Amino acid sequence: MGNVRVRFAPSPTGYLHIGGVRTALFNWLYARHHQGTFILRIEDTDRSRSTEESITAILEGMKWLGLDWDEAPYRQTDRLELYRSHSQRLLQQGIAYPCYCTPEELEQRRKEALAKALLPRYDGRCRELKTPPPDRPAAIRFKAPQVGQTIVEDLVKGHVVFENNQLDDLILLRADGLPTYNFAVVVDDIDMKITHVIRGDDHLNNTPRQIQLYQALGSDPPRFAHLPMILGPDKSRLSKRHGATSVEAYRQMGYLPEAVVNYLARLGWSHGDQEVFSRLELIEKFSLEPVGKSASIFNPEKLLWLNAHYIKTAEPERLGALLGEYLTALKGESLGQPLNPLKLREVAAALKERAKTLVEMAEMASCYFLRAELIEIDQEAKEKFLNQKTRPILQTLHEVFSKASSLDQNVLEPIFKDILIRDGLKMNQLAQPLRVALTGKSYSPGIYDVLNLMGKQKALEHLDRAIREAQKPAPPGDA
RNA sequence: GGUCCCAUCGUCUAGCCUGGCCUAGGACGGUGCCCUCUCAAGGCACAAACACGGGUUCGAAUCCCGUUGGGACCA
Repeated sequence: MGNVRVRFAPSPTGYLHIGGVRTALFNWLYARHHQGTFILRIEDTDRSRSTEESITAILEGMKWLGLDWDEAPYRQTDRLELYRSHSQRLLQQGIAYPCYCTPEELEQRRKEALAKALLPRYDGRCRELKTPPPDRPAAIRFKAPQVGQTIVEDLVKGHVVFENNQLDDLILLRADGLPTYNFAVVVDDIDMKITHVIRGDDHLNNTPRQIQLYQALGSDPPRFAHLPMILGPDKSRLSKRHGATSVEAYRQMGYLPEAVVNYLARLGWSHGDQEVFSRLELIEKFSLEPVGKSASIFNPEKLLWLNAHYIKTAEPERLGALLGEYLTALKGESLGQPLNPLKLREVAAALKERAKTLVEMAEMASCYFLRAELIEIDQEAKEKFLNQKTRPILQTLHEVFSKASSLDQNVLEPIFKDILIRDGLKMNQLAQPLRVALTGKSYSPGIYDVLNLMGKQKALEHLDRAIREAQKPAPPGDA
């Protein structure tokens, strides 16, 4: 049962895509569940589209998500000799043949076939070439079986039958010496002793050709598992126009890696009614049998819910450190002195119930760290709670606070009570103006928590400013 | 166009293989109520689906055929 070897094989032609991460995750979980080996292989033979930045982005994304690999990333461009020697071998065995048709000729014939409404397949004209070869470089083409069937026994899709007469002779090695996708994949998977190929079902149609290549190369094919695609809300393949699709974007928006992992694991896979899984639980419970066959639509709101859940339950130390990072990213220059880790932790603990992302948390946290003048006051909140009517309350509070020994709840509670009775106010008539004065927003943690976190000096500073704002007449015109 | 795949609430899904326990369960989102110094969180409740048509069967979401719709690959 051991010896499971799986791989994730991205093309480095862009950032690490959410769909790619799901494939990577399922491979990783399968490997970890079976105590197998997870291999990362960079499929960079398309040199015009592959970039180093993209490779870096992929590796960084994998690390952030905790999808660690067991064998150093392989790169196909380091392995060209291997593809060459295998194709030569097939050539010598008569399983492949040189093809002298140029890409232009092939394109021309394809167009003609399309025009006559015929299948745009290779016509096999170089298969039994008798005339001496033209004086130009040859591609190497596979002599595919023309009768019978090739059957894929897929772990997800089941028994899938392909008629061999539908499959034409595919190119193994181009005239420039670079392997084609299908050939390189098979050579690598054989060489790396891959036991299970877990990939998107957009590759299901490639699979019969690949199985034929395994047979030609004298190897048993691995088990295949084709995962359904992830679609956008319009049911087309998830892409940039549907919004953020790179892991890096989610990181920047303040998502936790475990939320992304949990969300993606539940997309196409399930374990009864369970929604929340720790990393260890996923490893323990993951298997291919419950993987569904149908495509799923990416639902950002559920991901957001999971993110909120993981923020709520995160370790305070970690949350404080993360809050520091996002605060710095957001307000860097205005922060002044270095952030106090202890205070970050306390603020994070107070905000974790209501921040759905770390960016939201950083925004809500800024009033505890920045100078009062730098805090933007929500316009609507200001009109409602910082005006001529509420100004006396704010002034009373300013007076009271400056005389108070501390702003702890047990000190403040009786004082607030007296004010409420004396002025005939309800708690929210006191708390709301104060809240807006302190945080610039009409929502925040409990008012005693805010005061406690902010401290006397900063609270007075915010109140000063709020009183000044409350004196200003409402801006004319638009409202 | 050809080939292949897929089809349960708006969305993710359980159930389907091994028909009856399904007046179809859970979750996100939505709505309402409770809690409450605000917003959240939390608690409770409600609305919401077996694509359609034929079979098979005493009985079908579950098995079979077809239709429709969607997707992927060939590009």
